[in-house]
Amino acid sequence: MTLVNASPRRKELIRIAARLFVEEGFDRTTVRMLAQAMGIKSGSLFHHFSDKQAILCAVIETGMQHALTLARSALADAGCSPSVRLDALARAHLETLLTERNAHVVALYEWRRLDAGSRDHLIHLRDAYESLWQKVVDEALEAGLIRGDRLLVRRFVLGALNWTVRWYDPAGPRSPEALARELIAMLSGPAFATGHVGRP
Amino acid sequence: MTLVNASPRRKELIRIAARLFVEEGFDRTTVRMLAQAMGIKSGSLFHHFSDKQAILCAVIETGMQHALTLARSALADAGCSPSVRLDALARAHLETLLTERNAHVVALYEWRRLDAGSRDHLIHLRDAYESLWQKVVDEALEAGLIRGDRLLVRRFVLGALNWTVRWYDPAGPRSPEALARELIAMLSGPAFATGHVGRP
DNA sequence: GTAAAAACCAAGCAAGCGCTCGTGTTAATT
DNA sequence: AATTAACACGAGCGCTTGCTTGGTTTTTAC
Repeated sequence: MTLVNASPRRKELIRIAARLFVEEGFDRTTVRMLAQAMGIKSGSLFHHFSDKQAILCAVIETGMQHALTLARSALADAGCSPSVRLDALARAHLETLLTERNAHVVALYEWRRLDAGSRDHLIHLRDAYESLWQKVVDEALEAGLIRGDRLLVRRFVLGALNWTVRWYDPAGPRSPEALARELIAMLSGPAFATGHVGRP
Repeated sequence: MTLVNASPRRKELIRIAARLFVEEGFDRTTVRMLAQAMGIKSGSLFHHFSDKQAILCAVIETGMQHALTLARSALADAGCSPSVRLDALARAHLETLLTERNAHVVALYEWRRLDAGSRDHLIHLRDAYESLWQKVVDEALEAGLIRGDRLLVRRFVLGALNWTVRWYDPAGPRSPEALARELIAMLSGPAFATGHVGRP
């Protein structure tokens, strides 16, 4: 049900759909608009997706898989220092938020439009991602790097990071890496704070 | 254009609309659904609002006015200690997020569905609110209470707070006041952290 | 008590919606 | 060369949408 038909063509269609869903919102994006942007007629759309909801589900799944893959690989490369791991995870989060921006924005804003079935399926991916974060946050707490309630820290940090899609300008003066570093510096003791703020 | 016709009847209609917009989303909420929930027929709706968009605008404005009023009164009562002011503002933010939850959720998720005119109008309210925050954040930075880039601090903190609408359960063990205190404790030095976490 | 104003209703229009279906048209497999 | 599967098309069905209209009831103001 998940990765059936991951052809390049289908991936491209999902990318296009993600863009339109962001620009117009899911409900205002008609199957005719989707089809036109894909260079086909509306009827042909339903050879690739069973219905409109399935496109939404595919878009969101793309973003979540990307986030998971990136986070896992970042952690694998990060060694075992809690502060490095936390920094790496925040960087990975901002990176996927940026490179798969459309998919993540759709996940954020159109989650409620998913039917129950799709939601159940995607919720497992979200849980896996959040427990990845929880583990790293727990390590940082145990190391005395930050302080606070473990659940609360995770939620506040992920909230602050996710909110960046509403204001972050990739063309601005700040790289995603610097952004991640500054957020963690805010939470940590002065030991973590470096003067390094601008782009290299 | 703003506060014309702030009759109790109209206020009630706006409350009902806010609830439906949260439950179903703006686009999926039909004028017939709105009318039924209000106890009238769909045609009569357009004696109160010029069109569907105007209802959305009214809902969002309600929430923003509430937030502004609450924040201003909280600051007026807070004296001039930066830490008290920051705490008061965070508490006020969570309080309006809770008591006008529907309106704020709509503002969060359906902002993009506003037409250009409404958006221009509401953007001024948002700017006023954010500059209120910016001032208090600046005071806290100057007092050495927290550290980081002034714009970034404001955005991260407001992001973390706004994100609470996605997970906070008012029936849970944590009061909004405790939540605000814990967030600020995360950002501040140990001087600010108190052991006080649970409900009184 | 009456006139003006505000609120409401029943009916329906034009447009747009998601989706289906029967029929080509390729492109790969045998 | 024949078969099959994948992809695309055009037409359109059945339904819902936001909103209008002309006329009636209720409330308000003097």
